[in-house]
Amino acid sequence: MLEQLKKELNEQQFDTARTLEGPLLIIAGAGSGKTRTITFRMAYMLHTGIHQNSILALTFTNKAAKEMAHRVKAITGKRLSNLTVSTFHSFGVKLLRESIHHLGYRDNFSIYDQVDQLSLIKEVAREQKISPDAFDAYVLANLFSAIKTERMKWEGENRQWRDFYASYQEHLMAYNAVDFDDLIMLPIRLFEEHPEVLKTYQDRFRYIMVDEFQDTSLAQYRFMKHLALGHRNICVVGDDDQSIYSWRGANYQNILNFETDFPELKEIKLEQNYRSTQNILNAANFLIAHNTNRKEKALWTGTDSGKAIEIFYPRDETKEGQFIAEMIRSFVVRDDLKYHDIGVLVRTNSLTASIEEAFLEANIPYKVSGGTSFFQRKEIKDIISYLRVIANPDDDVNLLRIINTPRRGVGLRTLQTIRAMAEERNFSLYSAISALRWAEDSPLSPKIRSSLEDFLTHIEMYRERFLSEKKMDDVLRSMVDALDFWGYLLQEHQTNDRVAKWKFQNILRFIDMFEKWISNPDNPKPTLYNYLNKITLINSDEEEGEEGKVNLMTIHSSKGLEFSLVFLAGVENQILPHGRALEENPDNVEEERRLFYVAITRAREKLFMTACQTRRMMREVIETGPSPFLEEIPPELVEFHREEKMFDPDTASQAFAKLKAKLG
DNA sequence: GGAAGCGTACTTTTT
DNA sequence: GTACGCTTCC
Repeated sequence: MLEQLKKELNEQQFDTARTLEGPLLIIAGAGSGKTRTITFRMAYMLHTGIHQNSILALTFTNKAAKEMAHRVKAITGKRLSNLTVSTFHSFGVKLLRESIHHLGYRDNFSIYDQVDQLSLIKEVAREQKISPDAFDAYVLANLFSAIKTERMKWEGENRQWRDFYASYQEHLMAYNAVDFDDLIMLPIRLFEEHPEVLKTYQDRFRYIMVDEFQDTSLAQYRFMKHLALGHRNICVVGDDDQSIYSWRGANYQNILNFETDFPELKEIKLEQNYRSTQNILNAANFLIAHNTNRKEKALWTGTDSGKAIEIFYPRDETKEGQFIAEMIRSFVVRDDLKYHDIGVLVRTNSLTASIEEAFLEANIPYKVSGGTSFFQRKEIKDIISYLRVIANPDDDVNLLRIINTPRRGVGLRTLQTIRAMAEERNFSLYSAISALRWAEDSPLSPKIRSSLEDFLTHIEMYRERFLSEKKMDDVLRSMVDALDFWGYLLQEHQTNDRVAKWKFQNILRFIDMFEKWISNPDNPKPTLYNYLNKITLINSDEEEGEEGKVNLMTIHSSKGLEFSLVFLAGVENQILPHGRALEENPDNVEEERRLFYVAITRAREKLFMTACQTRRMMREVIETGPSPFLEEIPPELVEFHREEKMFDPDTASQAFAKLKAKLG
């Protein structure tokens, strides 16, 4: 095995892969074969007889976790179903599923995503009689997150929300629910309050690896450190130039913390880039050199200079999409490039729309990652809410979602009655409804009572069935049938039954995915709870067999990936750097520059950038200029294609139309 | 009292 | 395009 490693890896990589004991800090530049190296390292661990059970690899995104697990399996040729490669959050769920009872929750807890969290905040406000105009749920959610993860303290203006936060937290507990931050913070609490529990996990995970270390938050670092202090076999891999999640609490100062906490560490730098041509690498290097706060690195490559980076200035986002589609067509036809080797990157999710349109028009197969996921679609979320209430009846947020979906005559008034009852007796809504069912002098009309009765019977019956029957997908099918979801969708979309059809198709697809998950032999415990936990943390529905498609995604989700040909669209002022980010704090310009850096370094051979002259955003057409970052790239590396057609008839007539519209 | 229909605002990036 | 709040309709 060592010979194989030596052959496959360069000296620093080899050193990394065979150093298994003690703390290890790997500073790895973009494209330096970081993932490859640590997958080989894992394979080597297994080879030396370390049990897969003892290895824990933590990544940042589900995509990266999946990719890494896949590669280790490919190298070793083993199934490795007990190897833990997961995101921090999924790992948190795993721990909590085993040990949350120490903290006073029950193990059928619900996980609230951002939408659920916002509903909860609104619900709490309603209860506390705070007017909806007096607060911004979105801002509060961010504040609560910062408080919970200890990025912020209660001080100044914030203090007025302190009680609100306490109430939010009590509600979560009462509903037996946790939010995303709890998935990190509760395990920490568990470790700190129950050293004996910590000990069992330290004994189990004797070799820990953290990828994309620069993106860990202080909380995640604490989480990881607790586990690592037992044996100190911890390897972290990071690149401060690729830190792009500070808005979420990521703190590359963690690299310094690591040096203090594990002073005996060994540090290895991977500086040879195997990915990009010299031209692309130079552009990236010149760009990132404008950042002041960074570890000096000199990325170099053995390959030749390659083709120039080309920049185009399409008139608007429609033209931009068409341009990219045309270029892709010609690369595929002329150079026999595969669709899946092409990446189209954008700063924000909303920029994908116009590009998608062009792809559809040009018949280019593509997949979008990021954005609203399949599981966030309304019709899917509704079904999931049923499953959640079945799994955890105290989950008020999900109960509220489905109590009148499909419509069963429960409106605002009825809900108020139920809420009052629940509050008075300190019940969950579900218990309150159960109680009202038998109440002698019910304040509810017989009609409503009977429909609530049906609802409860429905939930109870399906809970029985989900717990006892093996073929849970059939149970789900029968449930969707019993609810007459199809009838409901038809009724909701009377004017447009194609929408109803489409939504119902999605539900059927969801059931198929559920079935696939249940029958997957790699999945030792296919319970309803496990399924619900899993899908909450996943934001893509990517299946296998997605080969042969162009990858359209945000820069954030492109991290860790690479493509022969990359298009970076919307390289415009206010988009990259993003106006909102700078508004928040002008210092964010460095992180925006890192984003640009990440985008550039995804490309292996050829990079195109486009900057529109005007762009339709929300409702209006905005004049956008090219991104100021473009001036930081030495012009000799770039071919600019300025638009010379000042009197292009299309442009002129459009400008005229715009003027006319403006004048009314 | 509940449902349907209409108008208005979208919040950067992800777990 | 869609989610939410407000008004009007049944």
